[in-house]
Amino acid sequence: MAYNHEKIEKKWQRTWEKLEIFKTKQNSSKPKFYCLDMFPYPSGDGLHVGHPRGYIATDIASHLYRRKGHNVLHPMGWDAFGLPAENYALKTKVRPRISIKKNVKTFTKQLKSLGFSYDWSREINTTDPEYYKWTQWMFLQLYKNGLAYRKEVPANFCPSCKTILANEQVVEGKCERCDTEVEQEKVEQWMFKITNYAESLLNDLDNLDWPDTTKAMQRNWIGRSEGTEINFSLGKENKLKVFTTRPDTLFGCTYLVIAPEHEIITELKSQILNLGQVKKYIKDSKKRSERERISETKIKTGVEIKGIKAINPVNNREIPIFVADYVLASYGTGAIMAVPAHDQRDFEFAKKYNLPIIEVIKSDRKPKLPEKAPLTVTGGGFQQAYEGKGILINSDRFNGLDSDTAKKRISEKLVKENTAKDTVYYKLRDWIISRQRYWGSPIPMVYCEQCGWQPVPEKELPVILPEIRDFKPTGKGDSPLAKSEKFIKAVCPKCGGRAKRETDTMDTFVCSSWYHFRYADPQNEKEFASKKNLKKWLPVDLYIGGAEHAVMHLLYSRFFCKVLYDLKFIGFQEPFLKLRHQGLILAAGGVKMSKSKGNVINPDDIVKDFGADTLRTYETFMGPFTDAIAWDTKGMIGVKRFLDKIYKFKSKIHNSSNSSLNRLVHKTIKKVTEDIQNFKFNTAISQLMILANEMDKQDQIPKNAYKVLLQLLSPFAPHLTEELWQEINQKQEIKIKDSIHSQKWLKYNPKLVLEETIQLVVQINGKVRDKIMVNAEITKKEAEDLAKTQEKVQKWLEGKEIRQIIFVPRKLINIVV
RNA sequence: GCCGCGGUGGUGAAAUUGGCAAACACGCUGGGUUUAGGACCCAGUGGGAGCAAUCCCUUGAGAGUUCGAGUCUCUCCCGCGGCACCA
Repeated sequence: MAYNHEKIEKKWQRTWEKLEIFKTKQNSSKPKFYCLDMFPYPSGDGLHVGHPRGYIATDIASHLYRRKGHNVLHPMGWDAFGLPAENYALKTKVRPRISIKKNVKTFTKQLKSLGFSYDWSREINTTDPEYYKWTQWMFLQLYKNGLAYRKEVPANFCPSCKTILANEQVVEGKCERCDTEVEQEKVEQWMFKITNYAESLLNDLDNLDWPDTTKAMQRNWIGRSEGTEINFSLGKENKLKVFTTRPDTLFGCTYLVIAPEHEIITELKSQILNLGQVKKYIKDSKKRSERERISETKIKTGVEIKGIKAINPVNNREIPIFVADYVLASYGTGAIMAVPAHDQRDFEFAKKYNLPIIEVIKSDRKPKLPEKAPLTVTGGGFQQAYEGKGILINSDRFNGLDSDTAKKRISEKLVKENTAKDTVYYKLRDWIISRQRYWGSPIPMVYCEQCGWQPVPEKELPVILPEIRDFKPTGKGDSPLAKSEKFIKAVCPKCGGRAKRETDTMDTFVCSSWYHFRYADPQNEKEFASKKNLKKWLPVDLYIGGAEHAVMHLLYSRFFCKVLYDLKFIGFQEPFLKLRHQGLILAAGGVKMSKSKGNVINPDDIVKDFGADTLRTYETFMGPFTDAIAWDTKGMIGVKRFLDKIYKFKSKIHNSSNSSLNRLVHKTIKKVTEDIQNFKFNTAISQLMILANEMDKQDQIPKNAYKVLLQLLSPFAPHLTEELWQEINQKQEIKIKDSIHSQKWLKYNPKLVLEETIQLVVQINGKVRDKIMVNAEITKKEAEDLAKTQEKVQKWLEGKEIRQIIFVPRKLINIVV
């Protein structure tokens, strides 16, 4: 018979809340464990079955560590700024503050219905002025230390909506609202100098217990590359600096290419003979860039800058200079040395414009496939550049050297001659944090005609986000806030004169870059968190959330942490010591759950029909925690049967201690404890099922074994196990210490984990031929003798000579004949 | 193209890290029970041969190392995720 999950679950949720059993103890000498979920955006759709997968994992970990004697911080909050609320307001006229409030209420109710052990007294919301006051304060710290600055950068502009769009609002090169093709427009934006931290963001990854994939993504994103900056003389005084990772190919450099934005075009415009043509190309490429990026065909175009030549420093040859948009202004020096024989892009460009191709590297490996038509100085039948390493040719006195040695020698020579310098470049760009949106934290800056940009004094924070009615863009690329006269009007903090407030708001990722600090001290009015509390709780010991944040949130938070460390607010350089990503939960058939497909599973329905315990246990049992997995209601019924089975056991409990289950019980304690710590929840449940199946076979279940089963299952199914636990104990009034969730975590007896008698596998030449029951401590000699007496073994040994015997204690004996 | 992850029954998966492949669960088949069930109980369930004992084959493909490979090495194929004109 099924148990009444609705009644049981509500009852215990109320009791736990009344007892404040999961409230974090501030004054405790126990070691701390900070167990954190990535806080959700409270969307209008409510909780999705995918959300709890991660929350269940942190909840199980929190239960385990609490009961292993740790003081656990396990909080929840809301990342509630962001575009959806603003779009919703545009559509329905419901103000973001109102819709978000409603959504938070729904989310809270849903989370509470799952029985999570959060300390709700520490709940935070990024849209509360008490919270974003400190987001603004963070901005000011960055500004004061030269890490926040304003700069003109290209941004996405929709000519129809007349507004700047965030990257997320650009779908396949078009505006998500009106489908108009987006243009690149240069606009002044606030930026964070994350590039200052490229080196430590990269190096410190090594010591983090994070998924390799995530670390690899961050390394990739930061994109460190070592190379040489080489100065090419342009005759007279002028020089052009290029960056290359392949100085060994310098003899093969037959032209230079600069990005359209390169400043040398303006600097030397008087010398350029075809200035009109060059300017036209630059103008066209601006239009091209966005569309070209989308269309896969990357046709290389460019224009020679006539009237200026460069000198290749290794051989003093005069080479032409081109402007082409396949060279990016934002990477390296915005200029490259083109080596068409050994770079595919340069090769394509050279072919198109009929430029010389000089082969300088010969592959030193034998080709796997028949060799392609060889490269020649004159060009000809070959199709591809050879981009690998090899032996130098056509390189004067460097001929015969291998690429690596040549790299060093050539760069050494140039460094000595003062025409080059070894450097490191990163792909990482500074972080644009300005958003032309309403629903975000205001940027605490004012602009004074006399004094320029001035920070709002700290004591005037927060700059309150005003309530407005009209969320339509202004048409000038400003945030909707620009229409609020009252908001804009400000006093210059420096001269006291009239000033204008910044109307852009901050990227929501700024709000979520420091929230984990706030949980340590959520009500503090004087600091973002006190030094004492930061020291007590941070860094986060276990952090769980989606892999989609691998580079954005997780990189930004690391950046903030390093800044706050350098500014001496905190004493550690990494915010999240251990990180795991939950896998996606897909709809039946392995497709994404989506409203439009109508295949979304609502957790409320599952809780109502099967119970929170079933949902929690099923989501851990359905497969490996980090794998994407399809929802299967049938599979969940199996878990429900398992819980029902345990409920039924209560009629079979017996006081006498039957020891037949003893070894299995201890094995289960070991397996479940280790599995939880290793995020192998699915096999922890399997083991509990094995124990339950074994108990099911018994006529009477010893009380002690039953209590172990309940305790081990309690982090997964907290309500049912509490109910059954209290039925055994039959206390009139329940105190915190009586709860199953307050019981000390069980220890296993190492002696009882190993079986006394085991099945020894007998192999002949590696093939299993027999299995014999033996004492676990059997020696090699004994096992050999015993094996040889077996009929089946004898059959296989007949007339053969034994060459070798391999014995693995407790496992097998392999006779090689 | 580059980086990363993965490929095991009808399905989700497990395999003590080199030692019995398929635990646990779903589904299915047969039987029991029930007015009925998303109910419960029992038995079976990778493929092939055989009445059976038993034997052979099997972890994307192929090779290699080893007494022994799902696990390690190499080559290739396929799928997923991220980045992508980064010099």
